[in-house]
Amino acid sequence: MSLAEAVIPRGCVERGSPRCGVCTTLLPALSEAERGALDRMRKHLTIGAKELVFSQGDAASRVYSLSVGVVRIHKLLPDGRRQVVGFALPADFLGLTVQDHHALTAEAIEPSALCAFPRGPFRQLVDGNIAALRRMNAIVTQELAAAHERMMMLGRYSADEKMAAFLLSWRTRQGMQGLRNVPLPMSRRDIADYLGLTIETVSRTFTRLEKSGVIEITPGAVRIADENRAAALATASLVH
Amino acid sequence: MSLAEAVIPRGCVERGSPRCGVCTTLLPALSEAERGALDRMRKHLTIGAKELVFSQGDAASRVYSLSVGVVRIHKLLPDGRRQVVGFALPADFLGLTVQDHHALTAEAIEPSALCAFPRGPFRQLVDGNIAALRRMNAIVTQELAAAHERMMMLGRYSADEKMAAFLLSWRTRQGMQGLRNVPLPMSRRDIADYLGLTIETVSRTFTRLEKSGVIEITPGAVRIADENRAAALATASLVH
DNA sequence: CGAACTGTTGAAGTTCTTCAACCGGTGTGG
DNA sequence: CCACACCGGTTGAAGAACTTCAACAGTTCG
Repeated sequence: MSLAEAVIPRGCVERGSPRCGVCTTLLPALSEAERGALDRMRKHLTIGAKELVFSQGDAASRVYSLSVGVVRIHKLLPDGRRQVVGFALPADFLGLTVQDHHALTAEAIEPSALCAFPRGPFRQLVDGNIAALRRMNAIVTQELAAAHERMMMLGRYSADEKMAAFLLSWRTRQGMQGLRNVPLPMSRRDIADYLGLTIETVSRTFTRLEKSGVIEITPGAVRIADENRAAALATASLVH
Repeated sequence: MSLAEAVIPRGCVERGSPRCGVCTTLLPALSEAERGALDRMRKHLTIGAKELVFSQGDAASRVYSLSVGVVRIHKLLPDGRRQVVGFALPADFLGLTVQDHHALTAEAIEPSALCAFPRGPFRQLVDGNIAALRRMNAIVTQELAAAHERMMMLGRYSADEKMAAFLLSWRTRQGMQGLRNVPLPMSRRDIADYLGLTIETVSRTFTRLEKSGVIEITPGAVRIADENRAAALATASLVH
């Protein structure tokens, strides 16, 4: 199945992929005229694994909406240390910022498809539509709450807890709550940089969790063998 | 000087404290009628150090705007582990959430003064005013970018780097960029829980930095003795 | 004055990292 | 075609950074 065939020819705004962020989030808020405007400014993009959407320091000239694939969002330090800030999934926005330059790098970890909107007109359209603005507000506010959760994870969780919390939250984010098998398209390095660990610690923790019967490791995925113990490790999810 | 005298009698909305978040952020966007409405729904609060504004799990019935003082925002785990998510300063909003319960606890570090707005009417007012909504959007988006910076700090910085970055960013946030003396109203525990360290490590790192001539420790404050070395430690600030 | 609290310091311990080797899969060029 | 390099992942051993446990000093406060 070709990626282009699956998604690109269909207009995201008119009839398109139901998972594009603009469709699910913004379209219901827009008038016919606005949809048309959005449609005309939209460009479809397909990129392969390891290709960049935008890079830390780039002029933030476009806003993106992921329709297919998984995109890693990360920050880099001059000495090469990396912090993965998140993994974008279909329906997520990328490149939203008030700065005129990106503070983050976005790189596809799978072949992906995106809609790209020129920043100025996009902002203008959203800024002019109060319903769209409210939706964007809710999205960013929720992302901020998730970021707070991540701070707890990075600052106070042990390696075991980080890994368990990552697995469960990643599964949830993909809408696979009940399912045992959790596909992991990202590399060990990506997971390590997401959790503030090294690849070796990620690998060791995986095998330790496997030996203790919590998970089963398969190439490209992990099976949650013991839901209860996995959930118990991911402490924070139990709080509220 | 009494706190009440300094702030409370003056209407925040009408002529009030220039540092209240509602004033600096929202008022310019509002009509006379809206200012009046905001004024009528507003309640002034003064609280002492260690008093709570709201608590993790509380119904999110109000939105706050800090006018005086410093408020610690943190998350708690059932076993007592804590992650400080940030320190609110005058002009900051507190309690903004899309959830109906707070996921964070807000506790005053100093005697503080706040404006409290009932959540429903406040949301309604902001949601109905496109200029206000745009401002809120920009604020939350910027906070999200700061959260990303914090993730890097928590996940990839050493203790030295964390401390240096904290000192410099805290100074900047207070608008004291040039000044050598950085007041630290928060406890060592607060700093530790902000940086994902223990109080002992915070203390040891402070004394190590002092012995190496980077800072001078005074009760309730730290003097930046060597700007260059302090900045060099706070690596990430140099990136972009 | 003593209790409680905050902050500092020392010594020992743990967790995670670093360095290094190795394994299997993939791709490439002689 | 096969040798070889390369890449992602795993594992072991040694080391470092940070934590834990413990003691103590200085303040504040009843």
